[in-house]
Amino acid sequence: MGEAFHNLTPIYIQLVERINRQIVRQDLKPGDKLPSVREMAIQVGINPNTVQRTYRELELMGIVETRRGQGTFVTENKQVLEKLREMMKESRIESFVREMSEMGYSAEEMMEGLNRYLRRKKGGDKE
Amino acid sequence: MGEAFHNLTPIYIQLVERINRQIVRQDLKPGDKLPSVREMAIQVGINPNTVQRTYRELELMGIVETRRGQGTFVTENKQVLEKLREMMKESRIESFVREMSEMGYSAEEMMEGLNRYLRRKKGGDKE
Amino acid sequence: MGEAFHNLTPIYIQLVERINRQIVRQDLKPGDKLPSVREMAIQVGINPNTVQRTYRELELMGIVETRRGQGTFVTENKQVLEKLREMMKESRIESFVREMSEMGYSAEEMMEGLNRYLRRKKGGDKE
Amino acid sequence: MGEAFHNLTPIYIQLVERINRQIVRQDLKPGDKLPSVREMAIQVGINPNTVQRTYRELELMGIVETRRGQGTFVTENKQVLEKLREMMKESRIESFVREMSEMGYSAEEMMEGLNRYLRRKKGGDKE
DNA sequence: GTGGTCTAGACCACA
DNA sequence: GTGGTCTAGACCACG
Repeated sequence: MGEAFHNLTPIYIQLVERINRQIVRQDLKPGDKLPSVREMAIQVGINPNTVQRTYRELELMGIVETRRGQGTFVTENKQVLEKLREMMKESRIESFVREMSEMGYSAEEMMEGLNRYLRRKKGGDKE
Repeated sequence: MGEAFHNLTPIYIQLVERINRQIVRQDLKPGDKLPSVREMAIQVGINPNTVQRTYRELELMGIVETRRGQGTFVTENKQVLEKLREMMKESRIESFVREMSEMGYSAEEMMEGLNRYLRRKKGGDKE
Repeated sequence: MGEAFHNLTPIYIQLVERINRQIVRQDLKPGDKLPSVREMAIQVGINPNTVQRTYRELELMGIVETRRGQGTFVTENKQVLEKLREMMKESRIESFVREMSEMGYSAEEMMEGLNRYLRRKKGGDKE
Repeated sequence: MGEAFHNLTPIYIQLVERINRQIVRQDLKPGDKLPSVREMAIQVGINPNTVQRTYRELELMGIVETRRGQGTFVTENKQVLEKLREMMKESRIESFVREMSEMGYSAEEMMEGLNRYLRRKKGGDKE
C-alpha cells in the first residue's frame, strides 16, 4: 500500500484485491455473477486478457467459479469465503502494525490509540 | 479512497504525504536538508513546478522552512513535529477502523484481533 | 493420451505435462535450469507468452522456482518431487485402467495380463 | 512416441486406431456399417482420400469388409476381432509398462500399484 | 541477459 | 453471448 506515481503492483493483482474486497464487504454476495470478462475490461479500462488473468487467479484461489458460456460467479463455499475474510483481516492488521511501528509506536501505544479512537467514535457517531 | 490503476490523487499531495512519512519515520530528521527542487524533481520523475508546490504546501504546514539561497529544511520545532506525528497516527487508525468496519468487524473484534496479532508477533519476532 | 487431429488440450498444459515427465524421468534433475522462456519458445515452436504461462503454472505447483534475472529451476524440495512422482504414477494407472475397462477387461484380466507381460519380458530382456 | 503440439503420426493411422478402439469398445459392433467415405471425411474434417486410405488399411487387416455399392462394414469374423482385441490389450499393457519404467518403477511396484488402485476403486465405485 | 506484465486482435468451445 | 487460448510485439524490473 506504498505510494508511487506509477504503481508497481500488477494490474491483475490490484483487480484481484479489489474484487476480494468487494466480496468481503458483501458488495458481491455468494452466487453473484461478476461482469463478463469483456464488460469488466471496459468498466475498468484495461485489456480483456488482463481481466481474464484476474478471473483465473480468483478461480485458482477457489473464490470464484467459472461456467463456460455462462459467466463467472462468486463461490458459495462458506469455508473459502470465511478464510478469505480472515486473510484480509490479518492483512489489514499486519499493515497497520507495520506502518505504526515504522512511525515508532509501541504495541501498547497502538492498542491505546485504537481504543481511545473507538471510544471517542462511539460517543459522537454519525454517517 | 480505493486505489486505482492510474492513481487519481494529485501528485503534489502524494509527495507531501511521502515526505511526511519520511519525517515521522525519522528517515528525515529535524534540521535535515531536503533535496533541491530540481534534484527532487529528477529523483521522482516529475516536474520541478510540482515539487515547488509540494514544498510550499509543507511550509504552510510549518513542517519545513525554506532559506533563500540555502535550501529547504525539516523544521526543528518539536511541537509541530509532534503534531504531525499525532495526525498521521490518527489518520492511520482512522483508515484502519474504516476498512475493518467495512469488512463487517465490530470494535471489539478489532481490539481483539490487534491484540492477538501483537502477542503472536512478540513471540516469534525476527527480521 | 487420446488421439485428435487438432489436439484440444491447451499447449501450455501439454508443455506442463511434458516437463513434469522429464522431471519424473530424471531428464531434469532437482536444481537444473530450464531453458529460458524465449529459448524454450523457439525450441518447441510456440510463443514466449505461452511458455511463460507454463512456467508460472509449474511455479504455482511448487515444481519450479523462478529467480528474476537468473532463470527457472527445478525445485530441490524432495517432498514436492515425490508427490509429483506419485501423482503421475496414479495418473498412468488410472488411464490404463480406464482404457482397459473400456475395452471390456475385468480387474482380474488386467492384473493377469500385466503379470504375464512382465514375466514374459523378464525372460527376453533387451535394450 | 511422446505427444507433440501438431501430432506427427499420419492422420490415416490415427483414424485407423480410433476406429479400432471403437470396435473393441463395442461402439461399433460386428456387421455395423461405417459412415460413407464422404460422410466420415466431413465428420472428422479431413480429406475423403485420407478416409479412403484408412478403410483400405482396415480391410487389409481384415477388420472391415467393403461391399461395392453398399458400404464398409465391421467384419463378423470372431477370430479377427478377438485378435484385434488381444493386440490392443497387449499394446496398452506395453505402453503402460514402458511409461512406468521410464518413471523408474519396478515390475513389483507396477503390480502393487495397479492392485492397490483396483481394490481402492472397487470400494468407492461410482459413475 | 532473465522473468513478468500488458495490449491488441484473433480464434475456439460451450450453450 | 460466455470463458479460454494463442500470438505478436512492446515495455518493465531485477541482476
